[in-house]
Amino acid sequence: MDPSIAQLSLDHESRIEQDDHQAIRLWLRLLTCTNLIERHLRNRLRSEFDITLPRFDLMAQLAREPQGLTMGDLSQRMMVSGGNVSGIATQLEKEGLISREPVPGNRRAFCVTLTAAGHKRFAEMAIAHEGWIVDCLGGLSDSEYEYMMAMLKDIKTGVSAIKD
Amino acid sequence: MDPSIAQLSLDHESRIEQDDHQAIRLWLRLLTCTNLIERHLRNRLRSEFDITLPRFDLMAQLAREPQGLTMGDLSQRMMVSGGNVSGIATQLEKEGLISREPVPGNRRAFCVTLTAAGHKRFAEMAIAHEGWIVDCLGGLSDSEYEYMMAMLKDIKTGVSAIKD
DNA sequence: AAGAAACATTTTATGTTTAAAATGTCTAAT
DNA sequence: ATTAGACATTTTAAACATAAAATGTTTCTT
Repeated sequence: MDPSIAQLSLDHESRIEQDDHQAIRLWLRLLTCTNLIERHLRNRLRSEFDITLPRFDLMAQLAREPQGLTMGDLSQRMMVSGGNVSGIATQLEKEGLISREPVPGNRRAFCVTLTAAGHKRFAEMAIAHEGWIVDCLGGLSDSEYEYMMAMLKDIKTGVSAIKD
Repeated sequence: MDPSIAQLSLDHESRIEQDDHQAIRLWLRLLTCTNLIERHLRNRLRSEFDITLPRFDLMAQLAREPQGLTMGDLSQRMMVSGGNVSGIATQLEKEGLISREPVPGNRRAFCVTLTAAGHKRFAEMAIAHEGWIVDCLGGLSDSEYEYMMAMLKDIKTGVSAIKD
């Protein structure tokens, strides 16, 4: 038996195996970072504004679209289920931060908008929220930022292409 | 008024504002990538093994520690509350995948281990799980991988240093 | 020993999330 | 006109998550 063949074969195996572990390690680190930041933002929103992250996210979507969004639009943009949006919207409506009004030409849909109180409240929160994110991620140089954005874009594209 | 001073001041303002938006964009992209991958893994575990991600995570912790872990150990390693671990463990115990036994020298604690069925089941799942992660993140070159790991480590360290 | 404090876990109450069923509305083809 | 099917939303049931209270055990101090 030619030992060089066995050696090559082993190298191949170990390279594959190492690549696998690389991907796992990267995934775990990615997950840890995201969870740390998300937990930080969640805690801050809770302690300083007494609001949850999902409710803040819903308000953020509405703040970007002054003409309002339907429940289905919100579900899609927030990437959560419809039933979920329904529950969150019910809470925010009860607090007077959003309103749900019938759409003139479509009796199935509701148009959800921020109330005046909602706009005021969100403006305060958004400034603080941006600051917290800069605290977490603002330490990168321009080139580091560009590199990260490019890599994450590739990853996002690749993962989106995988069928479930 | 010296126009160069006004100009410098303006540049400074706009640079700061742009940096803020940079950090936000990076955060949103990071969040999207992590959520996409997590959702993919969750769907696969559900469809191919009929198990949830939290249950898989608990089994993964036990698979690494053949001698077993206490409930408190699991809570710490999984970074979730003790009450949560209690509920998940109850489910897995009911399915016969883990066992909770008293610790000889410590009547407060339980030693949680995988059962034989749990080991067998986890081994099957772990292989598939690694493959799915490689599908998502295995396309990076060695240098890209190193760069990402280093950046994420810095981010992780920075965020951990922020007090809540 | 006795009591205080720390520890390990479970229970309880509350809230978030999803999938699936239910309800009501609209459209289009007979 | 009717009805099948698509659409928009809400409701329901189950899993998961946290904080806080409850239970029982161990350790430390005196």
